[in-house]
Amino acid sequence: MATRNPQQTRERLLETAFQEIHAHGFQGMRVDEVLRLSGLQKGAFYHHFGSKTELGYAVLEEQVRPMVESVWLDPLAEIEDPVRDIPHLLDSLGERVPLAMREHGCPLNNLAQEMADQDEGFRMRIAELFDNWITALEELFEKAKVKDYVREDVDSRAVARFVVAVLEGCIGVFKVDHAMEQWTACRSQISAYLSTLRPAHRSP
Amino acid sequence: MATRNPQQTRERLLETAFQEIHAHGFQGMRVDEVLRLSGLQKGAFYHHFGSKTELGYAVLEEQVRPMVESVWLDPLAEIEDPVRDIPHLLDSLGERVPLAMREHGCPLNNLAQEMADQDEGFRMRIAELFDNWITALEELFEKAKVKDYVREDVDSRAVARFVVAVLEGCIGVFKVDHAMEQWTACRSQISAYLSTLRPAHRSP
DNA sequence: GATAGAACAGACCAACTAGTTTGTCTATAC
DNA sequence: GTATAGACAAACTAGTTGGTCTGTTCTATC
Repeated sequence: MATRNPQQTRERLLETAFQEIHAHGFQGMRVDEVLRLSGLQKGAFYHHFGSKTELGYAVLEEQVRPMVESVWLDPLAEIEDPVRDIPHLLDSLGERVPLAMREHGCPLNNLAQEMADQDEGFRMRIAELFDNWITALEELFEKAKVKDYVREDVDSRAVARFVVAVLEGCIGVFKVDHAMEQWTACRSQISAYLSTLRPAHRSP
Repeated sequence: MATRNPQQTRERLLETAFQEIHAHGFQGMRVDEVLRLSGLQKGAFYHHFGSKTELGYAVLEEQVRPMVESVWLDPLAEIEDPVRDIPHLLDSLGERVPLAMREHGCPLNNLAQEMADQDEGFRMRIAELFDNWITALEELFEKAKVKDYVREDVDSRAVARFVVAVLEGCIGVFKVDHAMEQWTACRSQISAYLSTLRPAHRSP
């Protein structure tokens, strides 16, 4: 930390806060602890962020959002047939996500369950992230219709909502259970579910 | 509150604490606020409970547990054909659960996501409740096999795990979204999923 | 190289929070 | 009736927490 670097200071605060929020929740995250871990002082913190809540918003926008995008959104670009490839995506998930995800669950879902009914600012931002995710899946299924991977009469948005719910729900139960069985069960059953979307004439 | 009644006092503390935990999470619940709302004093609280954490355990065992049982477990007793009746169960859910459930989500899942990785005592108790739920569903599908409502080769436990994950996930997304669409989507898609469990010779 | 504002350091504070202590009242057993 | 332990009331405490304030240092600009 030879010279001053406000951008890097801000980033350090954001990254440390993200880890602390992920580990203890937003309410459980302590400003003092973030400062201690990042080796900074109160002055730096309240220079870059107006309050603890504003830091939370910034973490959501600048840490959770790109994480959701890289883990859940970006991989969708390489999928052609969702019925076949979404289960594969889940298989590779273990290698693609950091270890903290397995212990503390999905940062987005954690914040959603903790803060959605506590703070409207959180709720709105979280809702947007969920909507981005759902919409991305929806578009995937719409494209799959064109290529006849999926029936024409499928409600793509309903399917997308369902898939998101399944994933968050499964991660949530896994957080309590820590049984690989929960994960494999989710994978096999979502595979069975997705096959219901196939056109009748197509082989499963 | 004319005369003394320790059982009633304890119950009052538990009920108030349950509401506060449901509304603000366990970490967000304040002992002082529970006392204020229940019209009691510190003496009463620490006479009945050793600490805030022990109160949390008691709420889980004596408030959340019976609530999970009455909402999710007991209705299963009346189900004969899960493929047909589980969607019906979801339809009637809106009438069967209190209003607070829609605003604050599922108390069990809230505590699970907040506390499972924070406190082993919470994690164990929550895991047991989830396991009871999963096992009850598992037995339902096993019985359905006998009556040929469900294929013999179905992995009942995997299906049960999946159903629980779907429900908690859907409630979780709904908590953020507040769109009835999320609920109807979940209902229609779980219906489609369950139909994959049917024996081949049986009409859907 | 003067200067103005940004980028901090660090002491300080008021409010809050779980938990303690001391004392009082009440029911019950004898 | 009296002893005893349970069931509280209420003041108190030590530690924590988010946030403020003052002052100092760096840095870009002219």
